[in-house]
Amino acid sequence: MNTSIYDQYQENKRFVSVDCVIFGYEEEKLKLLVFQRAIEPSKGEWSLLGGWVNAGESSEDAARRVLNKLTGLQDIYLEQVHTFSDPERDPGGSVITVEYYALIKIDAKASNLIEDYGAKWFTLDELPPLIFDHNILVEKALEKLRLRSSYEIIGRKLLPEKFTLTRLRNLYDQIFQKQFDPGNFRKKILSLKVLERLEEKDMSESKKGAFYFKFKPKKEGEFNHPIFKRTI
Amino acid sequence: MNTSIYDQYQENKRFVSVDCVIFGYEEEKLKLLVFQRAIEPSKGEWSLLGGWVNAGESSEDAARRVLNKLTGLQDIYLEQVHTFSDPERDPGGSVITVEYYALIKIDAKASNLIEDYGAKWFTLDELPPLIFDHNILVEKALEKLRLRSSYEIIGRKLLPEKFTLTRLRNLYDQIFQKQFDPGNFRKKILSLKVLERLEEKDMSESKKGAFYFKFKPKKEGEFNHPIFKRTI
DNA sequence: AATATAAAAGTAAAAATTACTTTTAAAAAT
DNA sequence: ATTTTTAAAAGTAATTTTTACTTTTATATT
Repeated sequence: MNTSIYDQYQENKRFVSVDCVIFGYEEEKLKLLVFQRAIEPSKGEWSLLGGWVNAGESSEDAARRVLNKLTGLQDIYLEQVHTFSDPERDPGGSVITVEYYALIKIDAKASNLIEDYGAKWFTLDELPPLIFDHNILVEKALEKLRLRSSYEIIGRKLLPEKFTLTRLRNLYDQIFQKQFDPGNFRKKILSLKVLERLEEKDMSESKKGAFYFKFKPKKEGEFNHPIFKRTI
Repeated sequence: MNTSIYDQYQENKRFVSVDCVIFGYEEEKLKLLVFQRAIEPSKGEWSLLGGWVNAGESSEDAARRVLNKLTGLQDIYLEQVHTFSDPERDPGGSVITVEYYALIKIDAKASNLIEDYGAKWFTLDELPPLIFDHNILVEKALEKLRLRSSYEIIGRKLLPEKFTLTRLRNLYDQIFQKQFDPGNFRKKILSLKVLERLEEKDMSESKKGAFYFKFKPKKEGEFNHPIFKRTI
């Protein structure tokens, strides 16, 4: 146990957890990984992936630890979403939770691990009721993902190495729950110059075939171009 | 002390605090209120307004409590910014802090209370080094304030009841640290239809005089118009 | 060789942004 | 009483971006 000169305030100590909203993209659908909760209360009900923030650990460390244990993956894209601290939010006790969303590539290797945990991928419209305030957390994560997707071309962590523009557009359709115009989407994305066209084509979706693209390497410290435009 | 079925995880309990970045606007300058820290470590150094999150309290409750104690004000605009949890961030012990920014109207009444606390308003460019990671917290709060200001006309909580467009523009100049074009700013703001022009003019700044404006009442659940425009 | 398909390119109108110039209202100076 | 001065307010035109489309293209299939 680490000592602290704040120990006189001991009664202010709180349980602190992390909760992760895990997004994946598979079969043209944005999906969300949820779990059957392992401890009481609400044991067995659907829940986000959570865990305690251990002593000597930051909340982001904790999120990476639980995600790594689940998926075996090392370099997971994480973004902090919000902190929920209503003392009544968890009927089991007063727990502050720091929320993150994670973007992961759904692959067979990770899938095996995931199954061991009784986890399941759901599309947004199939998502079941979750414990506590977790459905609200999902909404918040979606908002944040949309904001992020509006500032840079998201997909590095959701799409395979090479992908077609149609597939990227479908991902955006899924994230924003709307249909982007194919021509305008293409024009916009290519104008940002963050993708590189490969010589190879994907012939599975059309007779003409669609060129594969990949992300150009992200330069150190460089943000992708904003796609939002400030108008003031 | 409230009981919890999580008590077996007692060793996971952490100190949780809030820190508030307090923005005010006075004499055509965006200012920031900082404090001389009252407890060790770093007692006497400049610091954000902070406090413990008490048992039975949410972090937002805690932020409102410390802000109310400081200013006497009740309805302070608060937005959660980020949670910092590096166990090394506070040399006095492992403390997770939930950061908020607050917008307050600088008035004489509040100023008296504020002085009792050894607090001082600084402009952005005069801001002294702060303890721990607090300068980083200020940067984060500014980013969030800029984002917010890009989505709605901020100022309800920073400007007096009636104000000129020149004054609003100056506030935006301060927030974004750039000079907005007077004509284009006026055109843009008025097109959003969130302001109402009063009959009265402010004659102190020009011979022609500038009309006062006030915010139209914010309809329940209604956001102000986005000023950012999504371009994808 | 013709057909079918989605990909890719192209187009033109509308809207928004930007960088300016001109006009205006009223106080102050002449 | 007229002119001057000032920032406010209105106006303008070029440019850029967005939007809603249409046309052309490359290639597998018929």
